[in-house]
Amino acid sequence: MQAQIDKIKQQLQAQGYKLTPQREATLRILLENEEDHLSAEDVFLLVKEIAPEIGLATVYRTLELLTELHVVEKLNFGDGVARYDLRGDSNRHHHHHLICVQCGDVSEIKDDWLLPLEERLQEQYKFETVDHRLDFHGICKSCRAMSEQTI
Amino acid sequence: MQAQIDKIKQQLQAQGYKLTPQREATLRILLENEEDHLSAEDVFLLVKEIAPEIGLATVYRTLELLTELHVVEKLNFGDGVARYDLRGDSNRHHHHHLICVQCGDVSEIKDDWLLPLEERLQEQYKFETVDHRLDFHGICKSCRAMSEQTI
DNA sequence: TTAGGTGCAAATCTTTTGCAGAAAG
DNA sequence: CTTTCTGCAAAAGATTTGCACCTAA
Repeated sequence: MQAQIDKIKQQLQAQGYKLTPQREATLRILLENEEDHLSAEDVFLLVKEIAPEIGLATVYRTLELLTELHVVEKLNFGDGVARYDLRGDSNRHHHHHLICVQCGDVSEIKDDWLLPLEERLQEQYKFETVDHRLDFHGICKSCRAMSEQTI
Repeated sequence: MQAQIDKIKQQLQAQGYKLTPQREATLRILLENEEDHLSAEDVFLLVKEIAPEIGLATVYRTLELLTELHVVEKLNFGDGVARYDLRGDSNRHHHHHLICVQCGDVSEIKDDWLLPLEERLQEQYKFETVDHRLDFHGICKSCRAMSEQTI
């Protein structure tokens, strides 16, 4: 994990930003919870455990900065809060989301299925894709299993 | 357009809701601006022109109701406001969005490319998709043309 | 040393809600 | 009539900002 932090530190410094203890603590929390989709408030509460003096505004500012640097991705699943996802190392493309409408779980799939579609977009619409986002809403495996039991 | 309003009126009444003048005015605005992705505020300002006494809260309540009825779809492009899109007649599946990162334009494509992917999801992940959402971010045709001129 | 960062509180912005009066079916 | 709606104003949340004081490099 230290390697990843050092790398981000370099990215920060390359743009004239500093790696403060608050920013480092926030990064640690994000790295430790890579699989979750934390809101700013979530991050704040977790960071508070390791750096109690931090303020919510600082968390917002840090997350905004990390979004600019493409270290995290800001997502919105429509529930009124922004969520933040660590972006994988060098992948220009995101994972996609499977959002369960029953239990609310958000899981990820990493396949990159959309390249052929992007090529088609380029040809048919002259649209030059730099990024995409794909979410599926439905019933996840375990909710499906549960509802089959009750039949 | 009247046909569409009548149809929605029936949907409303089937659930015990009333078609008030405010709701009808809101529907007209949505139908007249089918191609745009209006925020609640946008809708409010437009409805005010034809029904000046309407309140913003009523617009929010109407949009919420129409979302429940699947007449509109509530979308979030990450700019802090929800936007509302009229849903096509009977299509379970949405159009997808091409969002230009340069001019901010949002246009739509109607192809339904994702059915094969949904089948794969069902097989590989046992995830039963009921809906999906796909947005591409990139440079649109006209911004592309413009930047080529300056070279 | 100094540009950038922080915490706090206040401000802003979107959306929701309580309520008393209005109106559709 | 009765149940649902409406407008208003207040409330609720999420996020941003101003400011005086810090601190990483």
